[in-house]
Amino acid sequence: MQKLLTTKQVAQAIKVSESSLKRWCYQGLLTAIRTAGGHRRLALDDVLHFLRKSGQKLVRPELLGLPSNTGQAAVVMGRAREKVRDALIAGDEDQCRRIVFDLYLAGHSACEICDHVLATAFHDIGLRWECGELTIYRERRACEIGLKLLQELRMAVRTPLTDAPVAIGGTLSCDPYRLPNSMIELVLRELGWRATSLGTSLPTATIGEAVRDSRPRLLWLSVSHIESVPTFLAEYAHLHGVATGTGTAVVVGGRALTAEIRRQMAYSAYCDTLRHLAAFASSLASMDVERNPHNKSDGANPRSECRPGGDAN
Amino acid sequence: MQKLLTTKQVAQAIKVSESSLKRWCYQGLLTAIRTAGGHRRLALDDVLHFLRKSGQKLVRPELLGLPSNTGQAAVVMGRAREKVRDALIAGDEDQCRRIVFDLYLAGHSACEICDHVLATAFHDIGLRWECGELTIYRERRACEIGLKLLQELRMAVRTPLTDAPVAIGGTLSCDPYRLPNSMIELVLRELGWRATSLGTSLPTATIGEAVRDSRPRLLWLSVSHIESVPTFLAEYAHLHGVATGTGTAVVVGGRALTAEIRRQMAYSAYCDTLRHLAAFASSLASMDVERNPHNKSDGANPRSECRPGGDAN
DNA sequence: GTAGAAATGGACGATTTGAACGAATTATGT
DNA sequence: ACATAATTCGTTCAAATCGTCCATTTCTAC
Repeated sequence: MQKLLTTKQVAQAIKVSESSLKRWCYQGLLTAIRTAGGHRRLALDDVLHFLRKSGQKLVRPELLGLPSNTGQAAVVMGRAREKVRDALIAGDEDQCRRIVFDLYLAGHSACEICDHVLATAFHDIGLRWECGELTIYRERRACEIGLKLLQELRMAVRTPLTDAPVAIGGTLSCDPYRLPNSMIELVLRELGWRATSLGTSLPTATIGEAVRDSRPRLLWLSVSHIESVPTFLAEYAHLHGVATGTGTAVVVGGRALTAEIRRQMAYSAYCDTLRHLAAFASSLASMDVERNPHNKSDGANPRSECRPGGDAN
Repeated sequence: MQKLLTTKQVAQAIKVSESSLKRWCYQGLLTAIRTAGGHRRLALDDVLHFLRKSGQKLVRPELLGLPSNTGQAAVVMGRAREKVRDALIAGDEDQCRRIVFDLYLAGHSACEICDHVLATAFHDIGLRWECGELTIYRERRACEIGLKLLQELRMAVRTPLTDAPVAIGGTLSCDPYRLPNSMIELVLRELGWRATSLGTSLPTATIGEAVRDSRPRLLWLSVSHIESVPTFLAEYAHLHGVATGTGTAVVVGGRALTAEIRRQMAYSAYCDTLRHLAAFASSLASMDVERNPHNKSDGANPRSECRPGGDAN
């Protein structure tokens, strides 16, 4: 059973354009068979032989190597979710990275990717883990990979300006869940905030210190686990008092915050999804701009191709 | 993710002419692969490797997708340690990154950087934290930054080959210290291993499962904290049995492993520093090569500019 | 200081590449 | 089976890169 690949798959795997591949096929450098309708199909053997002959590097071997995965481009969110989930379980970091970055480069925001792909994938993984369908190390390894991906995405979004609003946050004591926390930091940075995660399992007192020290515009608390509800509520209330005292908006979220618990809390916003968080953060920032309208140069990338030293000629 | 660059991109990034780059490729100073049509493609890893060897300055790192501000000023190790420590305490992520990447591009290995700069910096931070000189959130924030830096370094070292030996590892239950673990993964990858961290606070049983599933050549255990010594010893003994049963070398290290505890443990190696770990891993790999001497093409530079296909006509 | 060697940067025509386009084919869901 | 979305086809064209040659700069040794 010879495995057949499309030009797109191979093009992505060796990082050249489809045009080049078509040309190489036409020139006979790479043998291709045709479907009845004239579409090219490349046999894996032929591709590998061609690569060896031409000395090219297989940039993403996972695209050609995985037997179970057809490797279609993942510009569609729906399929991406299951693919990422399965790759996470299998510990295939490269495959995960490929899908996620395909989505990002296809124009989806980090916020969307987190909400619709990563969060749901990890939700699935969590369920299977609870049912005992998944060995622990697979779940842990998946988390490690997820954190790496979030970190790489964080490097991909543009670095915030020095006059951008500041946000800090983390998780409270006995809550070691890092993934939601990293997602929040990523999404806020994508929106242009200078977001800094303080980490996980933080005593509430030290968060208060951080708020007093750095006077952020926004404080987020990701709450995935609560040890003792009364203690949590008491400590949270104190922290909330500190924050409002310094003009800091407090955003909370996380699956541990049931409606019952939320009823006893005061906050600036509660967010179910990262999209909600993004919306709130945006409105907060725009309010501030209206109140204090100085430079709001978005300046995404206006013609960064200028020759560096003007006087070099 | 094996990033490929064109000669123009690299030329602009290090501010030399394309002609020079082409010449360096021809001379074998810089490894380049070719497209089927003969255009050069440079792997980011190789470019960084070349920069370190040749002492070139990276003028515009953002063109290579690297964090900006890197490669500007070479710093001496001695001062770097205190600078990094202070920047970590201040939460100045960019400053930390600049120093660390400067060191890396100046030719220092990730292993050295971890041992002499990061580890000592965090040692200092730990001491101050225990004395109460440091608020908790600063210590936590420093850890977050450290993890991010290690992750970025991990992306900068050359990607391991698919036939490289496999290493896995992590920390055991009740040991949440991620930094040493990430350092180990980084150093092993720098040595060419396919190292994968399974995460922290892992039950010993699931590590055993992972060993059985992926049959690594090396298993590392970073032990920064032990809850109950007898439990630890019992569980470790079992895990060590599993590992030796599958031909897996076990490397242990960490400040919680006192001489007294070590006396009651069996292991392939105990490492005080990452340099020790690197030395052991290297000897392990070279032993395997001797025993099974197939392709060991280091291929440093002997005329790697060969035109690809000999028999393509 | 000067001559020679070595390295650099720029310029040239020829070739390769990647992106675009409408039309046709394939995949997917009901 | 059919409708619709997604992919691939063949083609064209501007931009990028190739190899090569040469003028200029930098280095080295006398």
